[in-house]
Amino acid sequence: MPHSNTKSHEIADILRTEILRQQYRSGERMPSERDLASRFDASRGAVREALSQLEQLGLINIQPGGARVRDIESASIAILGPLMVLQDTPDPNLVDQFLRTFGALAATIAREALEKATPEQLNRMQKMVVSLNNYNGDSDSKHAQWTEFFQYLGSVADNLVVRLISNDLKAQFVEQMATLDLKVAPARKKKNVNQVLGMVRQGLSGKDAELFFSGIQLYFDELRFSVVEELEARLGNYQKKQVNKKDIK
Amino acid sequence: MPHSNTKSHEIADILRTEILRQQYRSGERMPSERDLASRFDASRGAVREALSQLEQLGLINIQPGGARVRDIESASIAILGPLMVLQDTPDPNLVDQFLRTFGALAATIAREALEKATPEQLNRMQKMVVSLNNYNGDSDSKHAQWTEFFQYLGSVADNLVVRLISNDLKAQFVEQMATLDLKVAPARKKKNVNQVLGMVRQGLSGKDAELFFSGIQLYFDELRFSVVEELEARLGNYQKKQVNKKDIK
DNA sequence: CCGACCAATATGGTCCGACCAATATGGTCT
DNA sequence: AGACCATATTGGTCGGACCATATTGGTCGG
Repeated sequence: MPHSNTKSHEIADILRTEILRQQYRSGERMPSERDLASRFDASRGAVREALSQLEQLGLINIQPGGARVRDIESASIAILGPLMVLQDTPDPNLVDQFLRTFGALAATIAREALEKATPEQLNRMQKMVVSLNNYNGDSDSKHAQWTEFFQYLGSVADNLVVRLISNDLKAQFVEQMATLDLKVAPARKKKNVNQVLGMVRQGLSGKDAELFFSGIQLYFDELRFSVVEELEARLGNYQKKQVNKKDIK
Repeated sequence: MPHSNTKSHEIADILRTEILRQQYRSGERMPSERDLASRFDASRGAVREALSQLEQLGLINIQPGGARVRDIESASIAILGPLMVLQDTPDPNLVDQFLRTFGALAATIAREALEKATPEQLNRMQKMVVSLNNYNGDSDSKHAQWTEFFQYLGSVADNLVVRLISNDLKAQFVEQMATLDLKVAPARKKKNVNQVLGMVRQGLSGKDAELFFSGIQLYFDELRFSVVEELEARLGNYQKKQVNKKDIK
């Protein structure tokens, strides 16, 4: 829980949500610190700390004369979590992009892990995959096993960059995913699951990094398809919110 | 550019660097706000704003009783830029991880772009690749062409998640890469470059997302090999002159 | 009517001093 | 040695104040 119960964080949370909801036009000035202090019944110091956090998120530019709202596209990833939980049902398009990205990172980690793995580590990976192959438990435990597998791959690969990215990505999102969409995953065709497991197993046994890589990638593709499908069904409409912003900076 | 000349930002910069240099042991308390204010000849308010930024970066935990330094592994990606420029020559291992990650994201973008591309966009991509194939200019213009190509792919894919990540990754790093290591890229064997271009071209013409994907991936693998090789060579030379540099780990 | 110039105002940046609640510290007691 | 407690320390917040700069709005001259 990022909530620290401090007033400045509460103010930052509220303002962040308002900005993400586009309640302030991009480029326009935000209310002055004194006005905000008055609105939240707080001191200027507390408001300034809140604005300082928003600036760190890349949401606003603070300058003498007024703080201006930046384009969301130029913000930091740290806003992704809050952005996902704006609505009760996340935007399928955003979830699609998220899972593409997360899958790509996971596959990279897998490749790197396979390259660096010692024989002992390789052995443990294979055991974990075998455990995944056994259709023993419910979907929850299955998901837990996969998570454990990925965590182990991450520890073997030891890629700081991906770890840092994951810190921001997983934060508020994966949990929500777990509570919302886990039920969807097992609904996928068993054939595809077996294909994934086969590629992963063969990739491991043969130390074929490319095959292993493709297997993990396929896993996330399958997950992505099912999750997005389910989300769109929940939203009930086939509206594809294509935000037509085609600007090259 | 990110420098705002404000005192709180200066303080934050200094403290951030000190934390990244491990001058404060993880888990230990930082100096009190009053002490820091005294040290920087600033007010508590300015120091608090600085600490608030560091907290947003995931570098410290602020609690009544004292602010504690967190483990760097649990920080935000936003520290990657500052982390790379700590030494004049970046850590090759970190650069390797960075290029792995960046390449994975670029390849994903490429795949997504190819999936979503309209015939016109596809046509333009092919033209850009043809332009890349012509060995007309120096390495700088070559790099600029590749950058332009990736930017276009990004605009076609329109993946907000990757865009946000790139904001944090590119920030202070790519520039440094460009100034430091660009000369390395063309030194790679021409055969590999041709192979990359061939895969990209065929992937585009045949709308083969996997081939296109692999081509981009290969491009970054080649780039990674050459850059890391060069960096390690430089470090080898550098260590001959300065021996008093003792790093952690 | 319009543009350039200028003064009044608003805003952020910083500082000081103060108070409170939560935490950490160090000593005491068992 | 461990549990317990009083005190000092620390962060969280407040209010007021001053400065330099940016914005605003009006004035003046063309």
